Amino acid sequence: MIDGYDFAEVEARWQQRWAEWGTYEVDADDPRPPYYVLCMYPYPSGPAHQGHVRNYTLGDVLVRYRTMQGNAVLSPFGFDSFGLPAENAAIKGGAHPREHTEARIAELKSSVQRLGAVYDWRRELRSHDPEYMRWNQVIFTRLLDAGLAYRAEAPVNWCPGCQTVLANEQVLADGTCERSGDVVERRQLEQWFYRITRYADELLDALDGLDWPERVKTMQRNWIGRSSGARIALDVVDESGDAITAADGTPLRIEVYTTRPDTGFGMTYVVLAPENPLVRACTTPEHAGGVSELASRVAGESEVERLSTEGPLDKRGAATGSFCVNPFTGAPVPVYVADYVLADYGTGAIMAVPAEDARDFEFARAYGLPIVRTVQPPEDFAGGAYAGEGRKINSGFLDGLDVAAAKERAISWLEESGAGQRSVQYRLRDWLISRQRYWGCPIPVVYCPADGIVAVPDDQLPVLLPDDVEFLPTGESPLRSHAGFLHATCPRCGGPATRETDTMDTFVDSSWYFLRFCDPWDASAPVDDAAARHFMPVDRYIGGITHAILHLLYARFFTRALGDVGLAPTEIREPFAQLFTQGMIRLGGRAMSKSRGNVISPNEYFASVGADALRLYHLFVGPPVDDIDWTEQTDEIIDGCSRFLRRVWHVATAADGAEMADVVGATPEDPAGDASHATRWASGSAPDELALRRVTHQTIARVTAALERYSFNTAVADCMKLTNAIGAARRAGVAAPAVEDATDALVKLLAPFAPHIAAEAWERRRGGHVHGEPWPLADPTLLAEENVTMVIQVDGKLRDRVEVDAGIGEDEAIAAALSSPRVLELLGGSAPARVVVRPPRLVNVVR
RNA sequence: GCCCGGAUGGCGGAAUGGCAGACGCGGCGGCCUCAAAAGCCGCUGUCCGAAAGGGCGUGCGGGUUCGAGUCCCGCUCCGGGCACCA
Repeated sequence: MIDGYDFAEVEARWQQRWAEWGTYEVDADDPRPPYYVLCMYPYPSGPAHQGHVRNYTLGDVLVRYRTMQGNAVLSPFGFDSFGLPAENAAIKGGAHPREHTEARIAELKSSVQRLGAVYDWRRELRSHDPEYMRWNQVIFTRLLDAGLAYRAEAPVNWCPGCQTVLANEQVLADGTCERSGDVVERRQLEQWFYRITRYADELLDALDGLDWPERVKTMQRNWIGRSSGARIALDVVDESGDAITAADGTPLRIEVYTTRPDTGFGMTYVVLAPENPLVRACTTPEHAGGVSELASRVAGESEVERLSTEGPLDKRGAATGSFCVNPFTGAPVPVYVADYVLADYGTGAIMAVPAEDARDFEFARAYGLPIVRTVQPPEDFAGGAYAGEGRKINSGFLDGLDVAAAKERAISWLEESGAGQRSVQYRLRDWLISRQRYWGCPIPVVYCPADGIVAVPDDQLPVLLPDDVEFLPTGESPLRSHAGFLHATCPRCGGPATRETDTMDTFVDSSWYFLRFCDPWDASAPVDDAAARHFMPVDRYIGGITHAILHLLYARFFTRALGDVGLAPTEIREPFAQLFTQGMIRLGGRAMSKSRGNVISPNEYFASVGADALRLYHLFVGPPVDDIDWTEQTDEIIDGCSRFLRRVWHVATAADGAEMADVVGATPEDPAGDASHATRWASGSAPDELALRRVTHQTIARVTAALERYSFNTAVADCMKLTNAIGAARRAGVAAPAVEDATDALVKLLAPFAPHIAAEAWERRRGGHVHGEPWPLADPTLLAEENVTMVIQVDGKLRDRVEVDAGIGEDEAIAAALSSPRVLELLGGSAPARVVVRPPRLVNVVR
């Protein structure tokens, strides 16, 4: 309760009304133009913390603003409800993951509703709902049919803490698990993949057209990592130069990938990754010991150890005893095995050019291999590998060319001679989606001794999770030890079969929920084409930058893949037209999060100052892209927001000027308030009716522009200024119509930010629902000032100001400046050397 | 190492190349009160000055310009991303 405004009662009442009235329920046949605002659906970790409050406040501002602008705004909400923490809770013996999750959902939903954020709750989705699982599984089977899902053995990331494999995207740069922080191991395992690499080019190229933060686009570009160069097939020979043949009798060849085919003349050795299958055939008996020793050591190393640049290089490679013919020079060069070459990039083998590659240079020095420069370094070059521009040398037919031209010439030569061809490579790997965990969507296939991998037919979907499983972290899915789940019948032959017991990565769930929101009732398909065409793409997608690669890349892939397999409109390629990444909230220097245990609950603020004041704090404290720190000062700022709302309430509910004096700025000696102070809000001009109208319409224009560019902090600041101006105008006795119009505008402008108090104030003032009112339009004739303060500078320094007509001409402005006593004094009788005039803002007199 | 961001009062932050510090927090003073709280009114970058006024001032050093927080060049520090990807 603040001064007659019972925020607890008012907020509860309006939240109930918005729900009952279905104000923010929108259908595809709504005649208003559609607009889709979406906050990334949350993992249900319990009651909301301030990070949630910030996220949903930002989204809610846009939902309410666009609605007042006349759009039918689709504003759905859901829960990313599968995932590890729930299962870990079950292992600890607390509760079944489903119960645990549903209790957390109830808590989070309740705090989101208490915030006054409005959603079309009819569309609520939860990843673990059987219907959602069904469609997730249908999508899997269609991707399987299309070759976009496949099972393969590959070197994969294994997290010992989570007891499951992970996608590349879930391993941090330091080689640890993004979830548990454990050091991730490499294992060679057969797993399920989604073929995201098929879309590598499109995912990369389409980034250019997206209205997304540049840093997110850059991160995705780096992640996809396209490079272009050539593949070259090298003949393998023994030390006397005779061809070595493979097991099948054909000549043995090593294929290498290089981005620098122009440096071919400098290739002085070749390196195979230890896991490259050609290692065995290339290794001579004398060298078998060294090679296998290296291979076994590398196999036992974690990714972190392997990527480490510490330690002596001579322990990290081994000669195989065989040679390759350099196709450029015709000379044999030795073949090595070394751990600095990765098996799963390019061809798993490289041509080493120590003069132009730093890693090759170090390795060559450690092993005493020759170094032949093929690019002339600049004169001041310090030595070592030179990867820069320059003229080709020691390179036969390439000599004299620059690097780019030589690269093209070399590729042409390779293609003509049949030794190689142009090639493009990506850093992006296919998305490993299987997880050896319980609390996820089962992968809907069975393994039949007769028919092999068989997808579960649609009429047997969804494959649901049995509830009676033992939660033991064994490294295998708990489903494997559930006989009823494991044993199945082959849908094709009817014989006994075993069910796949791995579940899908939870990022699969979040890769298409935004499409499902368009019509979550559709019982015939995961995505309703017409509804998706109507609402997609998401106009404003709001979330944290932590998802810059993972979720946002997967969702872009999924949207394309679903279109291409006929499960969504093919023309919808990009799911999120505009992305806004909000800053995180830090407490004690670290991101506020449940897992770190440093969360501040909004509940105490709901009780002490109300949802509106807390929302206002989050909007006002700084630009929404920036991180903010929760500090000792925070409570004081929140109190300041609460005080501001109280002033708004007084201004909006006071009946008339005389009565206003009781609430704002009145003293016994000065019952109308001190009018002289009112000059603050309209520099120099008297607080008259016209001035108040000008301030009102300037505020409308400024707040509207600010909303369009996410400058919510300045929008709130402008509302505060308008509130101060209305108070001052009342004290100065400005006529009621201008004051009432200004107050009406203020209440409407505040409606997206502080929806409850705005709704209550509007209902009392005008009746009806402020959020159903059209957004106020600024009157252009009132935006221009009549009189402005013109700045007079001498030599660029501010020396005087004069009030002038806004339409003042150049000559008049100069005359006004030159008649200023301050200017005359500084000129000391001499004429100015020059006068720069920018009416009506400024005159600069140059001496 | 490479690529992005950023640096403005005591604090959070404002400023299409044109009055630096909007708005708010904190602080100081005043009104109201027996008093306090709340509220309201004002002041609040810094130095010199009684004042008028002036000097200095947006991380550092240069430059462009009549004029630079803003543009350019070179640094420092902080934050983030990438980094045996051939």
